[in-house]
Amino acid sequence: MSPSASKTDHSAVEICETIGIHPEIISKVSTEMPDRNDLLDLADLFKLFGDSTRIRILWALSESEMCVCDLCSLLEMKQPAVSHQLKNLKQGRIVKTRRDGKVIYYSLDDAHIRMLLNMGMEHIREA
Amino acid sequence: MSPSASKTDHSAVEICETIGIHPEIISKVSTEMPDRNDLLDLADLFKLFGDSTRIRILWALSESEMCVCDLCSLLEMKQPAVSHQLKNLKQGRIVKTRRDGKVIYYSLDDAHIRMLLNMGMEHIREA
DNA sequence: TTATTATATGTACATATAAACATATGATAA
DNA sequence: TTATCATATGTTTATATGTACATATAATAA
Repeated sequence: MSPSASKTDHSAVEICETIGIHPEIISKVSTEMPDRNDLLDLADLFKLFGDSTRIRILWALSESEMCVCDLCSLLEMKQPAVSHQLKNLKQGRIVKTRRDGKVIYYSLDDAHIRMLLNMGMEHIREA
Repeated sequence: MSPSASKTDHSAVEICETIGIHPEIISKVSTEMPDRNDLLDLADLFKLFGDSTRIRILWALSESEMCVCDLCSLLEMKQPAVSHQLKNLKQGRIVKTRRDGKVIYYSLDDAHIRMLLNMGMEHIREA
């Protein structure tokens, strides 16, 4: 693949403030960008991963489904704090629930979530 | 740290506020949780993905390396705003840079980043 | 040197948000 | 019914953070 980086088309190279240095790259990338709404949703998804409490919850749930009580005990956090985060995670379709009497069990929504966790951890742990 | 309850020891099932409903699950998951610092780092990584400006930058860079000017033009944003976010992304080892004279080209740090973007988008786009 | 251009940075402000606290809801058993 | 337990939900407060603005730095050319 030759990305036609320097095609010596200096007539197209304008100043930075208006249209950028490489208009051909800009227009090519522009056509390949997802819809703005998809990118917003994607940012919202990752935002839910971007908090240490929620990450700990998610990692715990990647090991086993758990009820709110168990998560409170594991994370040594107050129940309302855990419930608030679980609500956020559920609204973002990152976790799902199953009810058994008074107890509500939380688990990861699908396989993507576990893969995201693992891939992120891989990145963290490499040099 | 020494819960001898391992089988169906219902005498170990206490009320929620103190030790949780399922102590055997808690202790098992507890031993499999990564170090607290790793989870903090992981949350910080995802936090960087959790903003629509940065997500747009990252997606653009997944298509092609780009200079700051080009990103400003593509995203229709002011240069200081873009530079601030690029600084965050670089500190988080999500992007890397290459200098050519006055121009600094940004690109994704490694393959993990692109995979995270793609997997997140897959999750967004499924029912 | 000075001028120009590309990028970086310091600061201020406005918004977003996580946790603490109190309280409400829903399910079950007596 | 009432009592109890597991979970959810308001509300407040303190902190985090994204952007705008002004300015600084770095590389190149004249």
